[in-house]
Amino acid sequence: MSSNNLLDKIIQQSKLSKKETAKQQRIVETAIALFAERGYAHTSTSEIAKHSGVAEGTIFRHYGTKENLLLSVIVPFLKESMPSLAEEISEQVDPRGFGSFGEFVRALIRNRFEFLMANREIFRVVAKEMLYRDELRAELFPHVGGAIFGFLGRALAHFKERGELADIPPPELAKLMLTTIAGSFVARIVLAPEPPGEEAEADLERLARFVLEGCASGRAAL
Amino acid sequence: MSSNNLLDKIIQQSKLSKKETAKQQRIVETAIALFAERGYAHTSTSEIAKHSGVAEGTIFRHYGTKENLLLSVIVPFLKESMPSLAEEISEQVDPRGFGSFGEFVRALIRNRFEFLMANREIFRVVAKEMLYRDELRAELFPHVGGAIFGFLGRALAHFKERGELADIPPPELAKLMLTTIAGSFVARIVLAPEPPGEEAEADLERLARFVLEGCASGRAAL
Amino acid sequence: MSSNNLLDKIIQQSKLSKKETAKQQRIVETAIALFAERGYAHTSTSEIAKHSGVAEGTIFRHYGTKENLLLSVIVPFLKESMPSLAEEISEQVDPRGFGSFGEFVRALIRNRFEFLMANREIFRVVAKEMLYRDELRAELFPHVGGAIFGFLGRALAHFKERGELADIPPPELAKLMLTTIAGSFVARIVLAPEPPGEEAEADLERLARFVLEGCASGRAAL
Amino acid sequence: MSSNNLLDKIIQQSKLSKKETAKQQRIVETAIALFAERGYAHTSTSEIAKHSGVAEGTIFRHYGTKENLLLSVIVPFLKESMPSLAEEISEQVDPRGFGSFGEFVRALIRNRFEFLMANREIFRVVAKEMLYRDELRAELFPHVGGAIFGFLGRALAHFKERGELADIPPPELAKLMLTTIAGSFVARIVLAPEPPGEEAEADLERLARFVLEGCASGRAAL
DNA sequence: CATGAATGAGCTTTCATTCAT
DNA sequence: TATGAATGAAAGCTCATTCAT
Repeated sequence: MSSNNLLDKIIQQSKLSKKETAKQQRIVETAIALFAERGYAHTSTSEIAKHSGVAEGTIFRHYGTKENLLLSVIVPFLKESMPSLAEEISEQVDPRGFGSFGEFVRALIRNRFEFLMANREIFRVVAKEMLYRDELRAELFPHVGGAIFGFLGRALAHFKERGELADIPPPELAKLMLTTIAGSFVARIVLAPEPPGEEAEADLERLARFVLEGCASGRAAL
Repeated sequence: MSSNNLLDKIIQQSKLSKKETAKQQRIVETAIALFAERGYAHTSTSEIAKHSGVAEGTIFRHYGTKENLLLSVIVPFLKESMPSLAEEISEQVDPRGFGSFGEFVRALIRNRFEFLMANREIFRVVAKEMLYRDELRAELFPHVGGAIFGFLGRALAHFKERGELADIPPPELAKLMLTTIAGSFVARIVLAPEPPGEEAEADLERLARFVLEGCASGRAAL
Repeated sequence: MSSNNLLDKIIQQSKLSKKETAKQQRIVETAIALFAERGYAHTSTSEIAKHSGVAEGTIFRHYGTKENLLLSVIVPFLKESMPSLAEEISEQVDPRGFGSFGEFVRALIRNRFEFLMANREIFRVVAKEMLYRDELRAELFPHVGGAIFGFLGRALAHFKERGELADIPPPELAKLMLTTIAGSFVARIVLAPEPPGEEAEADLERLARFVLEGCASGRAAL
Repeated sequence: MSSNNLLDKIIQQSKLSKKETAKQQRIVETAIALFAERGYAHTSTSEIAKHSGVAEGTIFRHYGTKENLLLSVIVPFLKESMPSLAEEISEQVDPRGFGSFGEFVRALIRNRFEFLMANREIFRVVAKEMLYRDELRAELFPHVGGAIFGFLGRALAHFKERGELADIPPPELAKLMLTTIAGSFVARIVLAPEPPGEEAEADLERLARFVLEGCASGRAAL
């Protein structure tokens, strides 16, 4: 049904390797750390082997290819990052309808920020490789982006009916929201990796306010 | 005063190579095209040599290192992208004070978009490598970011005095503006490289409106 | 008496592994098929393991080395291919003296062709490896070749007494016969592996006639 | 016109590398010697590099692939071994029509034997790899074999008209001749590589006689 | 100045073999 | 006895860089 080669590989991949050896875990953890630090291209498999106290052959016994190891890092992250979103948000806000648009945006931002901070090393890897490797982007973007877009689109439609949003086509609004929020997260987590500071709270609130105003109805275009 | 190794190298670099021969131009142009297409790491110097009709040795005679060739691509772009900004914007808007905040933001967005579209291949290279190579980011960010930040900070202070802005510390507001605008540009030019479509106009206007609303005073935080 | 390392190993090998378990049989059968198809060097032990439904360790438990597994394929073939020859031929022809030389040659050719066709996969393996691996050839050739040569020499001496053969030293004649017959078989079974066609009969008859004429007395050297 | 991938590659290959460096010559010579001695699969590129006093990278700069190096060894040999045949034979025998069949066969055998002895190392490589590597055989066989077959077929037709040959279809006769002659050469040069002995003369004469009788008319099939 | 042959360190990957379970 | 995860040496190959011409 899907002609997506890479995604198929990824899914099979994550199905097959259900039982993770202790060594496999160490390999993946090390790979995440090194990929995040130096990037995929500048990390050699021999370094990964050395740092995880494993023979180089072991890596290839389990992952076959260096590329495949990268996917084994990225895929679970993406799998977890997408479908859980809608449910979690719904639970955290009003299950019957997200409450107000403000509540929704704040919950969305906070939820994703926490998720990305909890997985910030993988996020760094994904962000860098997504930008760098055209095939990865070309094949994963539609799926990941599509899911997020779909979720956000439905939510915006809901709030627009209530008259809380500016008169902008919801897809365009979704795009603006996403680039703003994602831009903020990338700037904070990938570009300027700082220890999880305390100002995060205030920053997130400012970001939320900025997004809300940008989406809000009730003011003519200036 | 500055212990910045890379920047010194860059500056020397651009001083030394004042007289660009025809061959050097071809080398740099080819490098830009190939780096943009496949990324720095996946482009070999022999490919650059072949595509520009030059012997491989010639590249190293002029640039010494592959890394240095990358800098010779990036540096003029950055040099041109920064200082010109303030002047151009000032000229395009009201030289005495940018006119209204709306005018300013619209001019800023349009001016930078045109600049980046005109140099979109280099922009792709810079964006990718900026994210990928930590040293590059660590060393260039303060300078480039600082300049932009300074300019934007002064402008925001100006408009805040006039009461056109929300009650947010200007640096924070600058950050939000920049991530939003940059996020949009990266999404459009780097992530989803399309032929310069006609909808650009409308998109830019929506982006401007979104930013303006986000910055605007006159509404309580929701 | 014999300083032949390899042959000793082979003999021990075939003595020790008298009792072949079902798994061992599957291993050897798979090895034959894969060696014949891709050659020894291009067949990995893990492939053999996978195709025979056995763990890789099991192969090494039984055969110790990949090389040894090859011998376990080759040796029984050679053991069966040699001593049986004289008896079978004798039985199939006139037990008292092979009948006429023509009968003898035809029986010889037919008997060996059937034997090789029945074991054609192993024959492919042996032919390829015999040519490819110098030690194998150097050590096995004298023994195998010697046996065949001895048998054929005796037969030729017998027919020469009867005056049926040209005036050529029997060893030289044996060599010519063997290279011609073996050349034909290798061409047909190894070089151009076709499904056992019906023209085999006619081909064999032509081969026999060619050999017979070449050996025949009664005509001056042209 | 020809869908033969490998042969195309080969031909381009030998055209491109017209100018052979001194180092290239040493590489090819070493490769021939080592391939002949141990076989292609058991010879590593690092060994070739070491033995020819060259860096390993140099091999790949010139030949790209180990496989390609093999072709660079085989191709000139095949190119020289085929087309020259007809002319040389014609010259060595009676230019108006090969003289008698006996003259023709003796000239053919002697000419090819000398050619193969002069190139005996390459012949060993070709023989081994031809047997071992199915793709090589599948792609080269039709072309090489076809040329030889064509030449021999025409010659046989010529002599058959004169009534010098047995009543066997010329293609079948050609096959028998070729397997017999080739079998002899392989046995002598590849299987039992001896220093060029003096008995060669007598052996060749016996081989010629054997072939002649096998082809001769004038005797009923026995 | 320009060339391009040569270099060699380093890369990813393969695979026969070992050994704790 | 059978397993299969782990090993590590060695393979083929890439590529930035050097240097004699």
